[in-house]
Amino acid sequence: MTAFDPDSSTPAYRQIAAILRERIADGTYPPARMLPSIERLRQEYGVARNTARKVLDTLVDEGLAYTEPGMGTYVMDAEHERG
Amino acid sequence: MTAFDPDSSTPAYRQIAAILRERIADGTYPPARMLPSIERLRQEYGVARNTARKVLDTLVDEGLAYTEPGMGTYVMDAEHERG
DNA sequence: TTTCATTTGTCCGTATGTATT
DNA sequence: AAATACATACGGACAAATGAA
Repeated sequence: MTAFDPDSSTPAYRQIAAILRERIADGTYPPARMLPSIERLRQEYGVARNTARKVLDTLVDEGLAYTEPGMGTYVMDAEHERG
Repeated sequence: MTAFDPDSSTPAYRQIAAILRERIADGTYPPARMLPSIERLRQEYGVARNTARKVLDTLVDEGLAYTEPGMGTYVMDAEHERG
């Protein structure tokens, strides 16, 4: 289990991304499940919008999630797999 | 030749990224050449630091460039090719 | 060693636009 | 129309890395 520590030398956005990555891997967030929104992450971890944003961007860049504008960011699934 | 138009519906960071992408492709910026710094892009296109930043991030994400912290962002070359 | 300038890294706050429900 | 959620962009601040003087 990974915990968030705002005083760690590891950047906040990487810590939070690691936590979500872990939950995707263990099935807490299964494929096609919507991940916490930017606003939700902001509230939960006390970070700025831009920081929460970067968390989701990171996961999308890694191919672990995809974004539907106006909808949310979801765990990657077979229907959205990218080549 | 692509020009930058701040009033275009195409986001500024994408327009500028397209310009740099073009210059990488045509050899204006050859492999291992340092790309314009964030500050340089800011001055040249009149955009905010974060916007200029996103331009370089985009090219790095695409594998067209790589960053050396404290040094600059360079055009991808054989020595830095990623698998 | 120290200092300085340059450049990237992270983070905050705010504003506005676009898309979907 | 309203609520939710992402997209873009501005501004500012401070830290860390590097290289040069």
